[in-house]
Amino acid sequence: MTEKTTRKPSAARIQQEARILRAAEEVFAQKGFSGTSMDSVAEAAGISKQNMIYYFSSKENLYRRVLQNILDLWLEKMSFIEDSSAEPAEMISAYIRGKLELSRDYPFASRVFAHEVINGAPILKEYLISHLQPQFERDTALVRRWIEAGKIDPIDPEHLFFVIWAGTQTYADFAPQIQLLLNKPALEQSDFDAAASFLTQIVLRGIGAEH
Amino acid sequence: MTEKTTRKPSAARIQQEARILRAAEEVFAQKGFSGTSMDSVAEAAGISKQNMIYYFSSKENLYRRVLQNILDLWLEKMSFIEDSSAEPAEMISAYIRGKLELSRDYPFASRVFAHEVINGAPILKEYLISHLQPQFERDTALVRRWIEAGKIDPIDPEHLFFVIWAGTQTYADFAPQIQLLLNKPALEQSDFDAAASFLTQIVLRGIGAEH
DNA sequence: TGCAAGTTTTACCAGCTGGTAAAGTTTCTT
DNA sequence: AAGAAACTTTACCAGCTGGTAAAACTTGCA
Repeated sequence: MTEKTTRKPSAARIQQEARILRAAEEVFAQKGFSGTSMDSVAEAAGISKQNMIYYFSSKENLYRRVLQNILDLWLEKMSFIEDSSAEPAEMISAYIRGKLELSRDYPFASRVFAHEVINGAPILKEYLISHLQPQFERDTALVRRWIEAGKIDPIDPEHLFFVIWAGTQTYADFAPQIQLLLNKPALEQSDFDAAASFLTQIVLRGIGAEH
Repeated sequence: MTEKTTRKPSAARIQQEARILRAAEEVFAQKGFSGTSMDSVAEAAGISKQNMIYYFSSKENLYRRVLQNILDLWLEKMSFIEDSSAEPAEMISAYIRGKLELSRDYPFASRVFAHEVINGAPILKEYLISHLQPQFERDTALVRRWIEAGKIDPIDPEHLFFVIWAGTQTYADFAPQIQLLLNKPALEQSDFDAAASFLTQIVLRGIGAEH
């Protein structure tokens, strides 16, 4: 039974698509959706615009794929649950460290996401509802169990996550401002380490999770 | 001695300019600089594009003015110093409350600023260096004095501000995501109150500033 | 080898972009 | 009332936008 609609994509095609997606992520991160032209993405990928359109038939199509890659990556790496037997302190510090590593290693992805959400998440909305929301509810439920078990103080689980997200994402999204105020041409590993230890300390002490 | 270059701007002109600036702020917040067309701003302001160009001769011009208004407002309201005799706990909680009020009352301004910084602050850079940086250095210096006086634990003053900024700004910039996860059509006063008390508690306990 | 599928290039376009030029209209001042 | 200054409208445009159509080239495989 040979398939007609869906052929196996060749290795070359996969490689070319990945190349385009990487370029698109960078340009979208810097200019947002409306500010990004197909031409500029193609140039960044080193191919002609028309050839790129062969791989991604429309701009919105391309943008969707970029967003989906980002969210897949994040949700995969940011599962709070997994080892739910671990103690709050180590789980939270691992979570913070993990999110900061994402900001460090995928700053473009973070900015594309930021652009999208600031603009009201017109395209991401469905995906957020179907994928992020359930995970968020599992994670906040776990935090509530911690509270009931007396492992941490009675705090608002939702806002706990909002602050952790904001405090980690800022090192990707607002990097230009932070660099400027730290008088550095770029954020270094030591800055991420300082951010991680500061944030972890603040949060753990703030919710009474130390010791 | 009558002036030729600078005439007194009429009340009508000031009003019209303000009207345009308000509209521009909203559109820039939603679409970013490149994604915003002069036409769409004019439409939002209820006048013709050509007439708007009479008041703001170019798009960049208009954008600069919007940014400047925002920064002026923020720096004016966000001086950490002023009453430097106050105790750390009350100063920090007032600061957090003030910044959250800005997020609540001027969400568009916050988003325009976010767009600009994410894009590398190409236009804001000079202004940040000349206005934000000095204030930042005064504020971090004050925090260092608190540490030396034993009023708070020895923490990293820079990262303290980064976290406070991120944790307050997120309620403007990422409002769509937060609304979605809270299952609310819009953020209410109670949400800002919850955010304020959570953030304040976390930060004050985190740096040992309570009591 | 042949030839079909996959890929790249060339040519093109309608619509929107920021901006100019200038004519027309209203408002202010004397 | 009249003239000037301030304001608004009409007409226009060159360049860029996302996207289409199709010709030309390359590759994998019978």
